[in-house]
Amino acid sequence: MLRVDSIDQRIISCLVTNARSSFADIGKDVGLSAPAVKRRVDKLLDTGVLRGFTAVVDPAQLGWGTEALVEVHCRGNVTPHDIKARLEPMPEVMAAYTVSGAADAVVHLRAASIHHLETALERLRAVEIIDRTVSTVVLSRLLDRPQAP
Amino acid sequence: MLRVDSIDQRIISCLVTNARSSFADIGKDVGLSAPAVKRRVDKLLDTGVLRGFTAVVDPAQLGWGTEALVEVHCRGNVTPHDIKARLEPMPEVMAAYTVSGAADAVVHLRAASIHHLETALERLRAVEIIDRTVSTVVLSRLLDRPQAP
DNA sequence: CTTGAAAGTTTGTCACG
DNA sequence: CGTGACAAACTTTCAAG
Repeated sequence: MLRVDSIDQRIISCLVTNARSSFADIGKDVGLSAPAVKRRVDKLLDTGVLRGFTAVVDPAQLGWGTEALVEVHCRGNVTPHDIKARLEPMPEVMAAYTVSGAADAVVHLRAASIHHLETALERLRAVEIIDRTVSTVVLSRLLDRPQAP
Repeated sequence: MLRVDSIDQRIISCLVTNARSSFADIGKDVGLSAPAVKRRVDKLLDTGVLRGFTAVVDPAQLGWGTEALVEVHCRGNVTPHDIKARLEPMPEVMAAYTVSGAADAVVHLRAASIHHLETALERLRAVEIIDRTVSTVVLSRLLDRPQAP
């Protein structure tokens, strides 16, 4: 396994807060020079601890304001890989998890409208391996943290 | 309301893919000069369409590999604002939504271990306004898209 | 109102100690 | 890991469409 020391964690913290901050600025925060910060960031990207950098957009303002959490129950024995393969082509699928309990998976859907959500659910239910779904529509988003400290 | 044209959408798409790409590179993709791209990005940040830029980290490699989706049932009538205020101080709460159906909210928890998850759940259940919780532990993460196109 | 070009400044990046 | 040097990018200003 690889080592991520406290300086790396502080660098990650800086980049999570603002992915476009300069290496020099990060260096000021963590007490390192800009090249040293860059070397660490490059290594974190290489090792996969950092997967990349992304922009945070307001989904509502782009017209993707409707969300749902959907329990998926499959028929027979299906592998997580099967489920993943079926969900991959659907752009409305934001995230999917295999879970404990009765359901085989939980799918996080995001759509442009209730109508769009409905069609996405129909497409989801049309997948052969899926037996039935239990949908929970998100009414409001109370909290949405970028990620852990 | 504000207008986000197709060029803005392509700029956003570029920044979602890589938040650290240069304005010049984005400009090559969308057919604009670097200053023009910067002006648009600044406006998108101002208007709130773009909320900011963040690093995507692999939670497992930082030792936050245990997740759960928790249905929260409250006692009596509580406002979404109340729930939010109680969840805000908990670092394990990644996201929280008010939802349709029997539950008052769904909370996305992330912890360093099953034990950590257990203590986080205990703290969650200790909140006065919360009556009971129904936990679903995430076994594996099938899909995790940064966001919508 | 938005764009592109040019200016000066800042930042990224590499070699070396 | 830090320093210094060079290249690349950012940011402002200004004139044109």
